[in-house]
Amino acid sequence: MPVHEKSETDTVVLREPADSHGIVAGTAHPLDVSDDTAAALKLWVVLSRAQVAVSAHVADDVARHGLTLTEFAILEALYHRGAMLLGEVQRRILVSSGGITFLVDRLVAKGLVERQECPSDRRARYAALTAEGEALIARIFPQHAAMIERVVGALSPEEQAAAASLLKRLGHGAAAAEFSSARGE
Amino acid sequence: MPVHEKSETDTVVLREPADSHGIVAGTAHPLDVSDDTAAALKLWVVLSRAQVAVSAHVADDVARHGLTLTEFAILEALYHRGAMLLGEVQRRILVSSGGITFLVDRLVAKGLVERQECPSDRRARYAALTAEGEALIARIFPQHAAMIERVVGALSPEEQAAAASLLKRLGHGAAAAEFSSARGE
DNA sequence: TATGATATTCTCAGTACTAAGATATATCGA
DNA sequence: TCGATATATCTTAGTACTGAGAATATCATA
Repeated sequence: MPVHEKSETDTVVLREPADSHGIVAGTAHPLDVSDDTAAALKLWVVLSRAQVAVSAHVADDVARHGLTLTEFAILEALYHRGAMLLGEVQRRILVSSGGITFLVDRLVAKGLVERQECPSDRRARYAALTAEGEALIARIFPQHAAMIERVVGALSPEEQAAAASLLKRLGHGAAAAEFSSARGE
Repeated sequence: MPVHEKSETDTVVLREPADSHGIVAGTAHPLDVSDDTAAALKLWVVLSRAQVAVSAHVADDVARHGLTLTEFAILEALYHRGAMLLGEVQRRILVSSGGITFLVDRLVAKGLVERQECPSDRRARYAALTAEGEALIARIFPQHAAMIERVVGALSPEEQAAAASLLKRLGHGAAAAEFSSARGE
């Protein structure tokens, strides 16, 4: 692929197909931004749509076992890594501190997880799978993985690896970026 | 990059760095799946993390103007495409039918959007920007686009385009895939 | 014109969180 | 030792939705 010659002043007008309903109020304000800005906006849109489309399948799959996406994420993390402090689980699955308390409470009520004291820090608690929780995740994980493989199958494994590599850098970059609200923009 | 020679029976064991807390319950069940399955799982994880990281910035940005992410998405769609039927907006921003009613109600209450009758179908309503809504979105869109460009800046514009292309196919494939719960798996 | 199937929006109850603050514990410097 | 600050979890109130179903209108076909 030839290297794309950039120009700071290039602009592009993105248009979408006309309203098939026949009653078009008109494309009021066509997107009139630089190529680079258009690429960034496009990436944000397709990133969100892809995530929603895939997560709909994952949520549907785990719901068949009476679990939400985040509950399953906790069980999977504990299964593959062993017992973890609540704060570690929280950072790993990206929920608020109140959220992790609520979620672990729910998993405890279901008999899948238990809290354990931390000997070196009395503020902290471990979350650990119960025998029942471990049996459940061991039973459903293989078909769960197969489902994800099927759902992302529009890309070849090599393309999946390439996409993952780009997304990893994208995610790390975004996580490290300063928030607009902290920059007085 | 050389082409990766695949083998159906290859397996990989993914390990993460040991618990820095010093109290490791042990990596209970290392991920022991085929290369292809590992690639799919990895893609799902980094896709979710990247989406969360970017959307945190976008939500933070629009919150400074008193808007949620979905409210902003509606305003932006109406600004760039003109008035749309509620169902069109719903499909575009991917919320439930109850959600779009609720969201448009809220935007109407804020004075940014108004409902208009559809002359050819008396069941349907248009959502259209008010003058105030149009002024707001025209004012904040440029800096919003600049923020997104900054947040996804870990990838070059060419990489952004490559990622967008892969994600578009991924999203379409996932949206077209049959749900597990409909397949009796 | 009936009739059934479909489409569009809306209502309402419920769910899965988030945000801010409270409590208890730990750490560190003076 | 004491105070200040930081950390880990939990509590509570609120928010942004989803999902199921109702009400209404349209369309296709006999």
